[in-house]
Amino acid sequence: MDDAPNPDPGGHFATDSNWNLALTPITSITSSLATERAVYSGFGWNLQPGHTSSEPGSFGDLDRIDAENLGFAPESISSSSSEDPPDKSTGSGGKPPEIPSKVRKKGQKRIRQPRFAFMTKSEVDHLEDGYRWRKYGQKAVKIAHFPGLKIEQPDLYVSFRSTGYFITSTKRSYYRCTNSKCTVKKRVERSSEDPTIVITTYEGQHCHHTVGFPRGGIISHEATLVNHLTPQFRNSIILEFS
DNA sequence: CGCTTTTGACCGGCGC
DNA sequence: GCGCCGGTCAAAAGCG
Repeated sequence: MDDAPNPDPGGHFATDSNWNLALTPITSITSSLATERAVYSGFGWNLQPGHTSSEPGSFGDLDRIDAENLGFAPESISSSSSEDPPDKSTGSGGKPPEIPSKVRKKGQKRIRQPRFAFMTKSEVDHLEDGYRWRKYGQKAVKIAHFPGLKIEQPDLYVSFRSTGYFITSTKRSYYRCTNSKCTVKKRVERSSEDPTIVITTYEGQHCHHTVGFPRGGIISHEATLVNHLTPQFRNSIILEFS
């Protein structure tokens, strides 16, 4: 089908991003203060309120970082999904309008939280990070592949020959922190190019300590961070948003 | 029994 | 205006 975006031979992926992306192996994280900051703030450790979320536009673009640099199809992300008003009784969630308890705060602009992502080589999708998560959704997402990628499946190769790109799909899972006061979310999906790689994207900051690590809470330097991460995460690459 | 996961449907933004 | 798609909801099912 043609639900794929128009392929851009000019290297759309390479040039479209305004973002300074650093792919930093976590083991050498010491070389990047910015990455350090991003990671800390993402986890709610040693928080740096540098991002005030007052620029929804920029956060909207954050989403595109992992997408573009990981070879995903470009996503159009809404930076400020204004769930607006109100008067519609056809409540959100697509459920019967009879649920007053579910009064979602409409009319309030949803503000994108700072995000960062891990690329981790792992067999398990959901990596232990010391917090408890609850899955609230899952999506099958389509991914467009463009020239320069290895094509190992014959049928995909045929598709590639005729269109210049081909589509595969992957599964994306959505989790939120089980702490009722914590609004942190994370998104987990497999890399389309390398299924052994798990991409975990965090959004927001934890307002509480970890439950899995004995010494949760504020940490002061990157060595500690690495020690806090589970073995799986120590092989991670961090996508930094600056 | 309570918590978590699965799953289909819906909402709203965005591109065409 | 329409269709696509990301993100979310919530009922039902699963599990300890």
